[in-house]
Amino acid sequence: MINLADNLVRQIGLLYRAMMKALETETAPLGIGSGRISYLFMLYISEGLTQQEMADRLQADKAAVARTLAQLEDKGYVNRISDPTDKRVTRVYLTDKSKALQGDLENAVERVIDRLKESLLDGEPDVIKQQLKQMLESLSTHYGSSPNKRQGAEKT
Amino acid sequence: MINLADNLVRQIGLLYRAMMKALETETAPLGIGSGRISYLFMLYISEGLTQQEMADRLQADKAAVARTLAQLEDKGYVNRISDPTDKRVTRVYLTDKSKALQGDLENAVERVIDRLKESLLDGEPDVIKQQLKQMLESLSTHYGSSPNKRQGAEKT
DNA sequence: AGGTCATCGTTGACGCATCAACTAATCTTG
DNA sequence: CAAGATTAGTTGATGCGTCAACGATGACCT
Repeated sequence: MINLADNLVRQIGLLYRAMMKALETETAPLGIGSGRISYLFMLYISEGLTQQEMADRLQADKAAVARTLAQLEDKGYVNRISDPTDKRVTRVYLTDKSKALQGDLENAVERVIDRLKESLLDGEPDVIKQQLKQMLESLSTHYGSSPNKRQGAEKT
Repeated sequence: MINLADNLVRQIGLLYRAMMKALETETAPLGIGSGRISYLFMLYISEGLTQQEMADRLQADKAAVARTLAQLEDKGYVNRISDPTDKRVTRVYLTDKSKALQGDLENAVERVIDRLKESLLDGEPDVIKQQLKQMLESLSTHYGSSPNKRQGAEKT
């Protein structure tokens, strides 16, 4: 019998929501919603990704990616340019505005990460990160990761 | 400088979404949305809670609680009865339908928890739960937990 | 070349969560 | 008791995420 009030599922849910709120608080002055941060982070790593690539890497629905990027474009944080060699794909680029924000954004996220880590012992954060990754792996294996994603690719 | 692609914040976000999806999959046959499970669990522990008490314990917004319970009532999973001694409060009770579901629901959640744990070593799950709780604590301390919640209560 | 199939992005419908503003009931206090 | 503060619950607007259906484009293949 599981513990109804205090189990892993509940802990993860609570932590997620608290974390999103913390991110929201930290990034509010920057005018970037907490959900959009990861999109910019992705682009800071490799500009010019297609929306599909971004969806894959974020493990997000391509619909969410399309909508989020449309908003970011509206607000001047990214440019979306149709790839000339394949008109189906749209490539996404940073703007001066979003480039200028990188440092502040990283600091904001780092503050949240510091809060997450502060109650832990030295070394634990890395272990936790690893364990979270393993748990994610187990879930992905059993439930499939994403409909968009051709991860496994099966044979044939 | 933080790791843009692979940091705690991202790991937690990914795990949360994968977990919700897993819950959704496991509970789909039961006709209960993954977000509503925790409401029923709360009631399995103590029936007759007020909505405010549920919001406190779930650390959820009371608006979300109100809406979710309204849906659950619509579908016959709970009864909401106005407290005769204080007409402001609504007390929430299980129905035969939801009582009959308890076992199945617990099994469904337990399957997800088992998946989460399966890649971990013996003993690690408890440690992780504890660490998640600590991280949640740190965030709550720094960012406040909930507007509805009078947790700290300050002095005075 | 032409038909079929796959891929990319968009849109609509929806689930779940938050905040802010509101109503109704109760409590406090002069 | 009456005025004002507090508490419980509801509602509306919004953010973020999912899935399903669709149009446009490109790849494949005979």
